Amino acid sequence: MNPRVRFAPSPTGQLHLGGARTALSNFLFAKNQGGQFLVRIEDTDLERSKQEHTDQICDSLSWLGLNWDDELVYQSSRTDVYQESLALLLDSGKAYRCFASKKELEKVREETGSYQYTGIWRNRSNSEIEKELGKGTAFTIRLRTPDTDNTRFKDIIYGEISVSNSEIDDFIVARSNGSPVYNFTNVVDDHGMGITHVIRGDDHISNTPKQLLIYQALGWDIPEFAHLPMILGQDKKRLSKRHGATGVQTYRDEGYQPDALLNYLALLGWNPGTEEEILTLEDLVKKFDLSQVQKKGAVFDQKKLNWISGQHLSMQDNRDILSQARAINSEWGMTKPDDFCLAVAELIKPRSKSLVDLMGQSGYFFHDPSGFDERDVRKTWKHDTPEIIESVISILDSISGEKAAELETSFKDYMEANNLGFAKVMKPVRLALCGNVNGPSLFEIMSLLGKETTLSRLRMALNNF
RNA sequence: GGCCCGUUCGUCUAGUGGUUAGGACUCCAGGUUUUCAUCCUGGCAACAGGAGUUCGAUUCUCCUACGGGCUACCA
Repeated sequence: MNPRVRFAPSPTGQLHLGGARTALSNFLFAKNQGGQFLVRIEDTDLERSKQEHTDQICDSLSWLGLNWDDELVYQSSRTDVYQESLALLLDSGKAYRCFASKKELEKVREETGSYQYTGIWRNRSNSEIEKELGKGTAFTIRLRTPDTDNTRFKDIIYGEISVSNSEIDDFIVARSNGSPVYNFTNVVDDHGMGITHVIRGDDHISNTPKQLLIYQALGWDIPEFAHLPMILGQDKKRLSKRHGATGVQTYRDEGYQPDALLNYLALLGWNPGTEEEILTLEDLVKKFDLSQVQKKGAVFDQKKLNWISGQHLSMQDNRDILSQARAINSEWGMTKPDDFCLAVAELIKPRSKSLVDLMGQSGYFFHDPSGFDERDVRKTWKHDTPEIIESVISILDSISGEKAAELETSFKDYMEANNLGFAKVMKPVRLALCGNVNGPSLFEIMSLLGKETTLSRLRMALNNF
């Protein structure tokens, strides 16, 4: 049987890293097993659910390359199905109406000092129920849960988990306004969608026994479960807005790309069993194994993400880099031909952590430097520098070619002949050309910039300093 | 409070009843480089604590501590 899994976000915000990791695990498992990956929008909380969030989540998933099979399933469109199942439970006596008001329940809680429902309406006579129904009293529907034995399941990641049924009270499956609650819709939909493996965050471990009881009450087959550990912030608490950037969208805007982000996320709590760390989505699909996932939460480490991102970027095709960079900033490099931009990408990518980083480092290729740092100027522009720059200008003037290797030869000849150190010459040249004192090979830069621009910037520096 | 779960370098992790407890990121040092980054080499750094089982436990069991999650007419 081919597995069917689902990612079930609630559209109350953009897709965050934790959600992305859950989606990724589902995707990897499905594709690894030749199964299907579905997406269900859990929008039963009308207050907080917004279509724009759904759109944003789907955008993020698509951008990541986590494409889902079949149509999106919206819980809000399945109210009939829930009502049917609810009726089934009521008819079979597996669930019952509870007419206790919130106030009443609060009082009981205070008296017993426990949150557990005491079963006030568990065993009422038909006439009592009819009477309340006749009065039009609002009621919730509660599952009639067993008092004895344990409810247990074997989690693919955590192994055997068991909870005493005495710990589980007759919990609500439908609110007094008739709407079903999460634990219920979740089960009904997973069953209805033919989900074989429920892969979700471990914050749902405690919900699972309740859901198991619902499956049993409805007489349905129980899927397998795999609970993924949480992604944590530096403080070891579950990653949240408090920790800063947590949205996939933000990472996209900052120039991180899908393969890098996915690679890092996959490595949070899992490893391929080898010492390889740089993996494409395709690699991940091939190697992913749920049962090897770590049980403990993993702290999100921006530094390692940066490293992984840099590794991916270094290996990335320049054309791809150019188009991805323009997806972030459509203006980038538009003043120059594409070939020029590709050469820039080639030069800058090994020293970049993200596309934004790459674009930020490449400014001087596209426009003359401005706003020279006072300290850099003081440190590199000495009293005899103008003389050197004059010589450099005349050398460049006399050379016909613009190849980096030729330039290098000419410079070296000049420096040797005049007994000048490399730094003595190159540092001010770099300052004049780039506006700062570090970057890739100057010969490559001069070659790319071309003689005209190079000379004009050198002359400009001569006038300015 | 109750219940469930977890605990190997700062972080992500590998690993075994007997290992010099391995790798990666970060950090530090050296090398390469005109510079910075990359890259290469080297270094710092961990089995939460206590019992028990055992000839021997980081590894198995229990307890404690710490951390996390759930405990809603949220999802």
